[in-house]
Amino acid sequence: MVGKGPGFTRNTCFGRYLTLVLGAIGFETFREMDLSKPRGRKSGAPTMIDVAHTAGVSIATVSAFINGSANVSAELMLRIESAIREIGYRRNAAARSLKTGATHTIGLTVADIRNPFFTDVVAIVQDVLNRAGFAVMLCSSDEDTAKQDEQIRLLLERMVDGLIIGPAGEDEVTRRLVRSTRKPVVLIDRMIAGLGVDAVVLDNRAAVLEAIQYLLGLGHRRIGYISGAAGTATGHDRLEGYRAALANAGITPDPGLVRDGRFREADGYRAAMELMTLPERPTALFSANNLMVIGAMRAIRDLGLSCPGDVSVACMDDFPWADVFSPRLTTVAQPVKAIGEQAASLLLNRLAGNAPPEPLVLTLRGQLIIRSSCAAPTVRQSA
Amino acid sequence: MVGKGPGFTRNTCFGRYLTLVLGAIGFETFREMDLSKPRGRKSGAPTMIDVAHTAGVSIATVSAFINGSANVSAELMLRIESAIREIGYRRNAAARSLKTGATHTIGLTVADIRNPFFTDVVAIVQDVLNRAGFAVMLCSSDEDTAKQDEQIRLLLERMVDGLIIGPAGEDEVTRRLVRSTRKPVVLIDRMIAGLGVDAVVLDNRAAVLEAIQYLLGLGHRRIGYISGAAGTATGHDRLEGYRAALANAGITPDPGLVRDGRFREADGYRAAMELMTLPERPTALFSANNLMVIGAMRAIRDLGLSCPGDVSVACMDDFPWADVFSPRLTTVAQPVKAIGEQAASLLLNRLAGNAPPEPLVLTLRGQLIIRSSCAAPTVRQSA
DNA sequence: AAAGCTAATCTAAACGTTTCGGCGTTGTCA
DNA sequence: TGACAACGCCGAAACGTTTAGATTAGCTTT
Repeated sequence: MVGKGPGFTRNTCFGRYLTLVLGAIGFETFREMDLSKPRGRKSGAPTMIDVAHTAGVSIATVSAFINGSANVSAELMLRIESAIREIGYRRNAAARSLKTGATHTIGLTVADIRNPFFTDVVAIVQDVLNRAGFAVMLCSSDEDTAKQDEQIRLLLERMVDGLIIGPAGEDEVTRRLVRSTRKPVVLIDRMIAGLGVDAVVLDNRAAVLEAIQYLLGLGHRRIGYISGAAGTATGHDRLEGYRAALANAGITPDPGLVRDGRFREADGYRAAMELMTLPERPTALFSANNLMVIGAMRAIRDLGLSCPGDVSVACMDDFPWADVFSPRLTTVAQPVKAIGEQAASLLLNRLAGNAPPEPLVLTLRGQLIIRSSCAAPTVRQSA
Repeated sequence: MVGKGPGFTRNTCFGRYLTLVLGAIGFETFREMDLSKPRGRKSGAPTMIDVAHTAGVSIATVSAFINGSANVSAELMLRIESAIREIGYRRNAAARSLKTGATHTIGLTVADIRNPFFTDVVAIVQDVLNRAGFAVMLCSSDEDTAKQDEQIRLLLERMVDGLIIGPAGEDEVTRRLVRSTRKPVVLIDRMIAGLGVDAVVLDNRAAVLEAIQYLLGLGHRRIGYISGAAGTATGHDRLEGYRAALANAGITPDPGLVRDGRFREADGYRAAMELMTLPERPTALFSANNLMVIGAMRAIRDLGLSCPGDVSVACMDDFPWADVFSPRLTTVAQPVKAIGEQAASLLLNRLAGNAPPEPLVLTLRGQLIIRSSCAAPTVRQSA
């Protein structure tokens, strides 16, 4: 007899069966069980029952084989495997989830899927999670809190095992939704206080502070700020960084130099338009994210202004093309890879149960990347 | 008596119940049923059974109310609704799917989630599908066919009701996977022949042909071409367009001017590097997608060349920032909105059963957007 | 007043898995 | 040689819904 021992390392991931090559095995016993069950119950997909019938074993054995949860003899493994192949069986995840209570699916909502920052994070989260055997359900709330809440509801109803949320914002519904679920939740990018869940965020205040200090160092005194959605921690913290930098330099912040761009390109355009048509316009512009800076650049172009000649520009969030087109934008890069990986493993750890009871909040540092979109302010002739 | 009539339009979407205000209704009958079932079966979430007990009705009635599938009296509606609210019930989608055979979830795989083109399509597909009550499971195959196949398997096992695939490529596994499922499938961006499924694609040949003609019109004769993955229909058709344009102009294509950039930035960089260091270098470069053009621009910059001064550049796929940074790229824009909407409704139609038996293939037109990254070739002094 | 209809509610049988307990067979050890 | 454990396999009971069919009760119709 061959290989009766326990030396079979089998991938627990269903779909890749060990292909046993055991030499001659009696195929005469194959298929001699009653196949009376007509295989046409509901015109549906083949089930484990069909596999069991075809292979002439019990359902329990098929299940044991597929999950590697118990020892199955080499002969039966072979029979079951070819039965599966023959009838094209695929496991029904709904039934499995119903029984086990786990879906091996995690929900992911981000504020805006079109934002390269989120796209990068999504790609990484998806990769890590896929590798761990989880599927990802993605939703983009398009910076709309109501939509976001609806999506969280949708995901929770779909019985996701966990949730990663890059919130558009927070309202009472969001908070209740998150608090009422027992599923692990990880917040990314934007903190929501008092939820008692894990989070991985940027030190937004420090990031913007450093960027504004750089601008101040170049000699700018009137720095326009295009802020992010006011209702978010991220928007708030970044604005704080801006104010703190000015305060450190002994400059009283001019409230007129701050406009809300709601993290979106169109609103960023509007904000920049307003700022750059001020009687005494700013010599530099800082955008609290990458989408708004596109709007800002468009506004600058539409006004016939040049960057950095007429106005210096910098922003939060780097993008792949920032250093190949001009002006080569000065940005604060977020550690997207780390954010995605940390968020995924935080969740995976909670799921595995090896995480401390108290919530973990990871605060990462941004990195100022100086390119050529900022210069010393030019002296204005008038006013 | 109030409102006994059938005038109640109820949203079939679970989660938003009609809040009935019917005046005084006897609450004395409320909760008088036996609540002996201890509500602690498995420490799990509350079930329909719990709701039924709390409201003092049968499970069938709860189900009827939630799904709006049968008439339920106003009084019971009220009782059930507050029971749901009270115990925080949320429907178990796994059980529901097991019974109905539908998950109201669709799977979406794209070749590269970091590509703004796919991002846009994803955003739109997701929006349309969410609106129709479907969740979206997203996977990015990162231009890796094996990964893509694994993901399709994952999605199919998760019992998605349908699949939208933006293929990284095609191999035998892909074809077998798609052919073996009975779920509706819609292909986007890249066609796979002989699958008999719906698809929405661009007229890639025509799109590139037009762009190359534009370049030829400017006087270019040596046009470098950075091609997409050779194994894809899209890559093939675009290259065809390039060749056809040259042929039409009576130019024999120089095979040395075509390099594979595999639709990725890094490979695009390499391809452009090779092309621009040729003894007799091209006066224009066309990139078969948007990611590779970033690599190409980086190569041009690294070589100390200028665009469009030393070399004209154009590419497939537009992006939001293409007209605010310089050089303002000349691109062929794809109708992303239409692609996403058509793909989603094709799928929705199949699911609803009102689609013709034969597969539908929608071919959309691209639009050449002329900006400032192309100019007439400058005469080279040497050779 | 009997019969028939409709509306409202309930009972119970699936759906396709997982998993616990049980039961022969072998093999081991005293 | 008998007791006992280990192994390999199976039967059957969940998991939480949906839904067809049964059962009322209240009306209308003849």
